Amino acid sequence: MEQSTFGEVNQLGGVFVNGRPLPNAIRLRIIELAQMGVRPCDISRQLRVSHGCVSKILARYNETGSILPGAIGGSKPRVTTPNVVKHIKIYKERDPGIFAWEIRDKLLADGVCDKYNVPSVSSISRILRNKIGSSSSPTSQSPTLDKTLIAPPPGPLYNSQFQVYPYSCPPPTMSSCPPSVSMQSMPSMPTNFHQQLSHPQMNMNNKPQMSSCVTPCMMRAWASSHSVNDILAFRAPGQPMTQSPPMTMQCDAMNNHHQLGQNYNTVNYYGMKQSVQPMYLQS
DNA sequence: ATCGTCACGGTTGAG
DNA sequence: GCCTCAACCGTGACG
Repeated sequence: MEQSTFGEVNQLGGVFVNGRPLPNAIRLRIIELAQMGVRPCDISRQLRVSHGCVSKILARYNETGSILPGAIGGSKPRVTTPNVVKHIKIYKERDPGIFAWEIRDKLLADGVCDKYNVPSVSSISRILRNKIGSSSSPTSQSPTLDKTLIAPPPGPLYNSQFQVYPYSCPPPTMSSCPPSVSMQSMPSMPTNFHQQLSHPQMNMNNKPQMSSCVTPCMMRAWASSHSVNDILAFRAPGQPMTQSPPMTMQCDAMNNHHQLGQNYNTVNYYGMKQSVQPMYLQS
């Protein structure tokens, strides 16, 4: 408990909290140093972060442009919302012999779902079996009619689970994003992000909608708007700044706001007193 | 000496 | 309020 609160010390003498991401300040510093041409092994020693971690963070940055850790915890957003179930039910009633993959196509065609949140064929089959099939009398279920349960796999469509939650995928169009999603609002990002991330679940009783600018992809591979350059300049244009705050202050702000409902929002990431500075500040 | 990878023990949060 | 589960984390070791 105490150990976890105050962190552990790794082989290099750096402090870390097992299971928790490094502070954004250190993550940012890793990227900075790498961009300055410092070798990963030197970054590892300088920041007292394991080289595996440095390697991982750099690799992620190269791949996604994001320095932020992925979304920890939680469940995948539900795709089988009441609205989707309702539509499946309608399709099934209209055509009792409809295949699950046909239902899937119709959900897409009718705009009930998009390619990111359309249920898989197996999910549709399960819905038909559990939620719709159970509502009718057991004897009324004719195996010959219920071809949804015996439909052959329609090829690539069966990959839908991976289409829904790819680790990396083409970035969503940001054109329709409200400015609140931009880095200019980084200090308040968690609120916005959690609203964005929970959007599908929060609208379960309404038409399921995935934000046009925050897709499931972004839940895994964070938006590229968290790039170093953006973070370095996340101050709103025109916002008066008497003196540019030190990088670490900006990052502390990000740390303190990074994830909602966590215990280190008033003290720093490790629950250390604010006087305790990250390693790299000492040298 | 360096770096990519992975098992491990841990945390987190939606359902 | 507790539990489960699947996501994530950084470390440390290996090759």
